[in-house]
Amino acid sequence: GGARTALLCWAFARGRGGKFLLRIEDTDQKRSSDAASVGFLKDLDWLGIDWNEGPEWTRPDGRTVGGGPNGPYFQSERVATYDHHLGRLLDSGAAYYAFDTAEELDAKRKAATARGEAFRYRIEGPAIPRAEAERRIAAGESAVIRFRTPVAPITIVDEILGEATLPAGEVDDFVIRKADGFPTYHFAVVVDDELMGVTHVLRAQEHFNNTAKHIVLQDALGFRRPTYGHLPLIFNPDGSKMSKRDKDKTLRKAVEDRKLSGPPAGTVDEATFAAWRKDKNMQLEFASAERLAAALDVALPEINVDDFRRSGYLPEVLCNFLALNGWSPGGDREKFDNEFLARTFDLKRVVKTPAKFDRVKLLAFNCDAITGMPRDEFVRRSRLHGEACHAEFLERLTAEQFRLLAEASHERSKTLDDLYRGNRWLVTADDAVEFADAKPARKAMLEGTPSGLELLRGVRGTLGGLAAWTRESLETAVTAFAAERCEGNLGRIAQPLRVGVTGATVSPPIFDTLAILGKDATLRRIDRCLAAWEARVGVKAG
RNA sequence: GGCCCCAUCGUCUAGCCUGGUUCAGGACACCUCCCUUUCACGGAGGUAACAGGGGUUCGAAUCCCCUUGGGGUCACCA
Repeated sequence: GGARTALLCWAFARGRGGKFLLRIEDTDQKRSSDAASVGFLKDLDWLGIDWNEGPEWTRPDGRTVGGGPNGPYFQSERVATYDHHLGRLLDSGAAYYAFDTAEELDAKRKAATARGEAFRYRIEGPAIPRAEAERRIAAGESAVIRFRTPVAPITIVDEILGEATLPAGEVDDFVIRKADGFPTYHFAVVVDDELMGVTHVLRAQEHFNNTAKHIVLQDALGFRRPTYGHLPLIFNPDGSKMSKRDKDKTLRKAVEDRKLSGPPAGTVDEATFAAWRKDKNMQLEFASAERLAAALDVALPEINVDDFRRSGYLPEVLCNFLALNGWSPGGDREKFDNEFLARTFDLKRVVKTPAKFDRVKLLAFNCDAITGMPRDEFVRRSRLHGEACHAEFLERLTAEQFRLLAEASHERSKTLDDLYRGNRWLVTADDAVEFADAKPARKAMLEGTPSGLELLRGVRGTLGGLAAWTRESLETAVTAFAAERCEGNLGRIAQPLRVGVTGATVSPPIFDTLAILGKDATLRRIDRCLAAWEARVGVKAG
């Protein structure tokens, strides 16, 4: 969702010669971290989204983006500015100090709920005089600053949704500075938008009601009002909100399905596990979640941009698909790049309804893009992906082996990750290949006359005598063997060979598979396979 | 629950503003068949939607109202 918002903001600005401004809204000390900010910049960079103004960032290619005359672009570094404008509001009486404790507010909320009403904080009569309030704070009391919201209707003009008017009294005296001295989001945003010269704001629809707060603040501060556009939300296919919690949800379900009472060994410690099971809102750390998922053998849903990157999606495809959730260029066109999006995007064509994020369609788009790219580009990009995500896999292959593997995998890859996920057999030691007694393997080895097992024994001899070991020489030799032994039916011999070298029945085309593996490994594996299957079915050697 | 918003195939959407050219188009998924050395890919067909009810109009998916349904929001989070 955040990525789509950024993409559309970028496209909107670029399409009309504007500037895309990136601001880090880190006024919540509990939830903000440098790592998170850097991760966000990295994600945008990977997606191909750059910003004209904002945090400085040096891309992997050495180019630096960001900076600008209106910094700092981290709100946590702008507190003095906010305090200045807070002072203006305090001076004019448009804002006031409030000393309510969390318990008091909670009690009032409960009481309102009991009456079937929504709780709205609203001061009655004069506020505690500023001087007195500041004395109490100096003496150690905790206080927030609230905005004295005028009791009047508020009209929001939105370029996507149209116009909406909230009745008078709907917006309460909301907090604009927290007890820790940081402004709330609402206040910081309003000040920054003015100071940074923001003319257009595109954000998710969940902010729609917040815009009313921003409008009353702008009026009180004498600020200009940007043009707003509220983007439809993105949901999971089941209609639930897409959130980072979905990973924990998946894990919780797996833990329950397996009726686990404690954490699997080497994942998380007992105490963390127990606390996590008890508190449904608690999120496991990234590494812990990964370990637990591996131990439970479940796939974590892709949620963050980085998840999609690691799953082997192409950034240009992700952008394309993200834009399609909530916008379309009209007509039947679906495939486009970011440049097209920038040229064509406009608010009038943004839909008003929330979209369910369909990973299956995303995968189909990714597959189309991969199939459509030149072979060399696929080899290059899948290698890059491997360097980032599968270093240990690449280490076990020569450059030539990788090239053969990538070329053979191109047309059957839906993601850049498929070749790594689907070819573990290649990086398994020859004597560690397992010849499982699975149904498809059984069929390949035992059915027919002669049986797959017999054919494999026969072709092993042919292969053993081969001088050249290339796809072409293998094809010539095996085809001749098939013509002689099984009426030219290549399938009868291809499958036993697959089982022989990979242990199972799925791999790239068989001659590619053998060529990539190499002669020695192929023969060693076939011998082990023969031994394993003959022992299994009681065939006497020879 | 209050307030606000929304409503076309299972999903993303085109069409709606500027009613007739649409017994509603595309894509993904699904089904059938073909291709095929596995897995994929590919090819040819097919099923499938204007939430319901009232208006307005010669005529409504398109305009209006109601109902129903969905969503957002009601924090010292953003």
